[in-house]
Amino acid sequence: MQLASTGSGAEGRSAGRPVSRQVLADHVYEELLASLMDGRLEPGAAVSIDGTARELDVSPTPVREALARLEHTGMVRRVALKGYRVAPVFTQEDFAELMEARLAIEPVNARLACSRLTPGHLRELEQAVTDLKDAPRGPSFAEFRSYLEADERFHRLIAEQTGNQFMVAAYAALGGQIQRFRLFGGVGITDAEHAIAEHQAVLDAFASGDPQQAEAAMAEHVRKVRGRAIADAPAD
Amino acid sequence: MQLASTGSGAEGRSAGRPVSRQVLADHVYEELLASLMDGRLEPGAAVSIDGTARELDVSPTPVREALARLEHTGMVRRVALKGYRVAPVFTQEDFAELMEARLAIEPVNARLACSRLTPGHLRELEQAVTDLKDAPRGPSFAEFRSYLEADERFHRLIAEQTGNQFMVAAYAALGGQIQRFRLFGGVGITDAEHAIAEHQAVLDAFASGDPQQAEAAMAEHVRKVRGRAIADAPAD
DNA sequence: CCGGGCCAGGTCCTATAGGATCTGAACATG
DNA sequence: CATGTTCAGATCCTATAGGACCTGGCCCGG
Repeated sequence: MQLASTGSGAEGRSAGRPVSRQVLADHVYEELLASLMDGRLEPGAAVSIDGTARELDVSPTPVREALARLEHTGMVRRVALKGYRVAPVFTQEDFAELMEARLAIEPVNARLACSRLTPGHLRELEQAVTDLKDAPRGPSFAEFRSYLEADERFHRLIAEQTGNQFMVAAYAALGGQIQRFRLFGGVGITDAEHAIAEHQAVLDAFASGDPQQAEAAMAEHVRKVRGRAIADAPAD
Repeated sequence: MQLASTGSGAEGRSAGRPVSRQVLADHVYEELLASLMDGRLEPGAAVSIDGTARELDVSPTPVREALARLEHTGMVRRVALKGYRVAPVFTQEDFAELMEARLAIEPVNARLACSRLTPGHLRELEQAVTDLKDAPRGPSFAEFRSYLEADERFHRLIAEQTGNQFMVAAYAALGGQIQRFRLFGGVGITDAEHAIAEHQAVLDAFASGDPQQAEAAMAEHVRKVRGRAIADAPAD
């Protein structure tokens, strides 16, 4: 059938051969991840191996491999001989634990990233904050999707800019969960004005080049997000 | 061939049916993990899917799934269309990054775990420190294997005792790397006396029930491990 | 009316087949 | 001698087949 579908190597440096060919399992992984991030797959829904394979027009083998990788991100859970399910909705307790973890990791990331900041990094962060301000904030998901994307990008960029592979891994272990909470926790869009101001404060600290200040600004941001979410008190 | 029939395990199972059947991919995963932890697979060595399948007398499909899960632990790396390799040896830079990450995560774990400590938890930690003291510390790997196991267990228990699933995940993202470093970094056994004393100090802080002190003791331990390793200056 | 057996469809899991690709060595050529 | 070519084996990757298990609907006897 459509064996070596090729089609992916548009990114090659020069013509000829793409340096790294796309494998089907990678494509399936990205497709599933996008579905999860976009909220197309609801919490608790079953993710059938065979069904996903039919839907993407591939065999179950690459789907199985992609799901095995996804399980480690915490966005899907697997029960032996029963299959995979999208992780269930956050409880308030889950949320408190997640914020505790973010508070341990993200301020450190901010300090490390700030201490080795480059002009290029700073521009990327500025772009993220600009996108955050410009993003539409309507009631439907499609409307604030770009807002959530810019928010996630800001935090991820800081993690990557630490240059520390382990801090990136630690943040990645949380990143998917953060996104999941943003989608289903019921908050995240009502506090846009406050959140934007706090992001701006973090950015200012970066611009000033003071790692301690960056760490403090990030800690304050995470604490305030937690505070606002608790105040909103999602009915659960 | 030997489908779900008998023959394969050779483990005389008691009777009836196990409530949760073992899936082959899980068995392969554990087998590979043990090989990696024990150092039977050297850094940089290729881990062939077909070869592993032949060796364990299973088909390549479960091996592929197990390796996909292992990749996320950082202990093996995958290159599309080229296969899996055991992660290479730590450089001094890798080590510095790992210690930075541990310094961000483990003291927080100690504080959280101490603040909700139970007598049962304390006993488990005491047992780990006791095992650490009693473990043989010979030159060959087989001799200090139990030492490394007790060391890893101590830190992992603290992560689990936080009761915070995300801190456990963050630590797990580092745990395999810590183990890898202990095996191949050239240090970890020469500083046993110091390390044991520091573990004892952490344990004492837990016994006193002071989370701040526990956090400080853990931070000091990690810093000193880093300091001793740098002093040893592995030739690299 | 209601509960238990039976069957069909779906799913998971493993094995196997075969195409596509990489690797390394033998070999030819300037 | 150095360099490029060819080829065989190993390996990766995907598709497919089939056994085992679970689920839900249907039928039948009490």
